[in-house]
Amino acid sequence: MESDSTQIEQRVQRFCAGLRNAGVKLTHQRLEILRELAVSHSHPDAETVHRQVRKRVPTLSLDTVYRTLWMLLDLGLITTLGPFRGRARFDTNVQPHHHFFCKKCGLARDFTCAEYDQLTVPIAVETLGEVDRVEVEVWGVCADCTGNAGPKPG
Amino acid sequence: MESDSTQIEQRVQRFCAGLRNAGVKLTHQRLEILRELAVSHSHPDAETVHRQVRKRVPTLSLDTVYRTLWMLLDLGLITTLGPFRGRARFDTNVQPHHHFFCKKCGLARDFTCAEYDQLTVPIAVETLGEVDRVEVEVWGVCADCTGNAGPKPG
DNA sequence: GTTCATTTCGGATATATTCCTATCTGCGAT
DNA sequence: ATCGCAGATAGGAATATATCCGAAATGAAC
Repeated sequence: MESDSTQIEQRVQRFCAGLRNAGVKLTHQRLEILRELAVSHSHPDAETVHRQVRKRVPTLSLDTVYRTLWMLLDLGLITTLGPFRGRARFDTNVQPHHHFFCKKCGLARDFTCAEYDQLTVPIAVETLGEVDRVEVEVWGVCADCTGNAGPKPG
Repeated sequence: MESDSTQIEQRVQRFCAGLRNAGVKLTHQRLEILRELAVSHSHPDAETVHRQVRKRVPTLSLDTVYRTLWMLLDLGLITTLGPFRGRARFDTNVQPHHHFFCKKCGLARDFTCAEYDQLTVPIAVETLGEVDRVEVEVWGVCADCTGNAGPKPG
């Protein structure tokens, strides 16, 4: 739909502004990496981003993908899923949202939920450090992995 | 405290029963790996488990640690944090609980919260697949990383 | 005691990430 | 428009991480 591509362009614009603001150069490679992330709904890892963007920019090196992704993360223009740097998966959506994960295939999907957005943090947790954000992870098995035989009876 | 070591022994007992039940042998190495996980509150990765257990079992091979951890995961005796197999971090706590992560150093801490345990899943998410469990991630910066100058005034 | 799953060990392999350096380029100054 | 340079890239090598393999030794369970 149109609103979708509009939203993507908005994200790209925000990216460009963020890069300029940080004083880093807006290169063709960076823009294409950004764009790939913005259109993807599957939280790709670095390898996947590289593979996809190469279709449009055949000379793109994997190194550039890694450098760009970590830089964007440092600038706060993207986030990662999970606490690990190794095999991280990236997310252009910096607004509050939550995730569904398939424990079999690793599929990740975003969703929003007003109730979840309003969760507060227990006192005990506040003593651990400064809290930034609260996110809900829903774990299960995706439709494809359950044997995708349509809506199951029982 | 006493309740702590009691709880650990309970977990170890549960492990032993689980192994027996699955028909696999209860070896010294497996027991020590289990025990290390049970006492740890930091969700170690395989490498860390190996390093720690080696202090007590110097001949322990890394290979055995990996085999054991994935086996325990398959048996449902432990869980992992995040959807990734590579560099996974492990958790002996299979009861409902939630996590605090430090986005700087990767520190992970468990906590429990009755309110979070009762969260239900939006309809839209149920269409994605079969839901297993809901977990809350609290992200922030831990006390050590904020500059650990004791409890901050403001 | 016997049996057989398991462990060790070294090395092979696969994957993931970062480093190195010659070359290239965005962009501010001219 | 074009120049110059700091910063960026490509490509491949180097490193780190994770996993697998096979042969021989070990030890848990009966």
